[in-house]
Amino acid sequence: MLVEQNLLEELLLVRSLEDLFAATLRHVLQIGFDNFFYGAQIGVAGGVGMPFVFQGTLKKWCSRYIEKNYDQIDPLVTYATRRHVPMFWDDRNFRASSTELLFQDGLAYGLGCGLISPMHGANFKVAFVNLVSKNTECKHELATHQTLGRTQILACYFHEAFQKLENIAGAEFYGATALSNREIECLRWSADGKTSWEIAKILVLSERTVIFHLGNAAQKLGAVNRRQAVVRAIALGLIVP
Amino acid sequence: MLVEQNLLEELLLVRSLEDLFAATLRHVLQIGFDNFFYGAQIGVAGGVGMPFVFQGTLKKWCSRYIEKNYDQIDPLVTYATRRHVPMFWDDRNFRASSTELLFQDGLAYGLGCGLISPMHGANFKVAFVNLVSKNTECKHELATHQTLGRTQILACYFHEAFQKLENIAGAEFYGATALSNREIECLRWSADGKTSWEIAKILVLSERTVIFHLGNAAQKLGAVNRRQAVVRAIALGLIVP
DNA sequence: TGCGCACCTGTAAGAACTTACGGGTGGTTT
DNA sequence: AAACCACCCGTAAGTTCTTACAGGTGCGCA
Repeated sequence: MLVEQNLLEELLLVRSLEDLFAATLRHVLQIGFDNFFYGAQIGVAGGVGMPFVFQGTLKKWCSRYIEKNYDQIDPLVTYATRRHVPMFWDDRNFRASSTELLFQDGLAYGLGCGLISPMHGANFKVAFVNLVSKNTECKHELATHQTLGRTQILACYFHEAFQKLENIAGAEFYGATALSNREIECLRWSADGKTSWEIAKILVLSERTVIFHLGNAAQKLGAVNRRQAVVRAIALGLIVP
Repeated sequence: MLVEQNLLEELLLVRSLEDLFAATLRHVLQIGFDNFFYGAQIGVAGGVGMPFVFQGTLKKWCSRYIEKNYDQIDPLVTYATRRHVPMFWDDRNFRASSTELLFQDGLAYGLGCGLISPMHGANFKVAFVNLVSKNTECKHELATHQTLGRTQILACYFHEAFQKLENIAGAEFYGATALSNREIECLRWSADGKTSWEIAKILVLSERTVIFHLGNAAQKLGAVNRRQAVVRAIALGLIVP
């Protein structure tokens, strides 16, 4: 990195989640919010299997959020999946009858309004950093151009730092780290529509060996067949579509 | 959107690419750079087929960049694919012998140094907004915390606005818009590893009909088989892994 | 009314994939 | 030295997919 002094670089250097949250919280407080949360859903075939990640500086709310599966109805999650730009939110975003309770519940924990920054990435169905305030109305000074910029950049650094620490590359969930080079190589060509015979020619192997590798890969990924194995490898970021 | 006054919202309201580039350039100049470029590669199986998008405020450089296929060797493209945080760059990022010429070539067009903001999204292999300066050394006042934030937020809005205008959802490239509901529905289940017979049971159809729909989908997507069709549908964002 | 299209269904042969068994070398770790 | 693993290869039967042929209904639009 060629930037001389960037306060946020420190986020990429922390060695533990605790330090990361503590360091980020300092910035959040400076910006003018009270707490923040990070949510992430790794894309997996069928939409099930990979748990929704939800962590923040209010552990109790995180527990409750996960316990209640709020991610499935949270309008902020929906927003983050579709958009790339940050948004200030308050009770008006929870007008739908199905989400009113969610807001009331959050309010009891100190979530009155906030600023959400969506993040994206190849293997993320959705990710976001959500700065929250106890007040139910955003103070005017928060809703400035500069706040948006500072928050967005903070979100980027946090997202990257969190991934580094939690190796969220999706790895390990399906024993994915155990995939060998050959297996990934075969998956790549298979994703491109190549048959076992074709891959064998390309990699100068016997067709049997290709079938062997792809079979092992599917097993490691918990896939029922080659197609699902390829989809999961993509969802986990092991191969690039 | 609940933000009261956000100067960048205007970017989402422009009706043409010309207006978008003009409006964005005003911000870029304010920040302290001279020009900017937007690059995007939509993920497609095999990495071929979908052209690399490269547009900016220096048309001549864009033409040259595309003509020379610079995206395939550009270290900034590589950086953007892997990272989520912005980076200041200059000649030091082009030290490798294979990229020295690229830098020298760019310098002749006024690309001395810059600030690149990577962007990501489900169906994007990579995207970035690159602010450039004619100077070969970044002026000290540019490399500030505030510049980073302002640039990053600008990049977010530009990315979203560009997608809106160019409906980069990947649609249409493979005649994807022509995919019928049933075809997409079948693709979704197929991506989940389901066989034709299983999908038939799920959707209450005959197995033959499922095969028919998936065959049509593959043909429309230009895929050689079902596996590739599923991968392309994912890459184009037609289905979510 | 005719045309196009989404949607639905059938048969049959051959190609590709899956599963289940077997075998081997070479390198690293304990 | 033994254990483990990445990597390599084989046969055989059964399942699934692909291709190529065929046909039908119903809806919207010119």
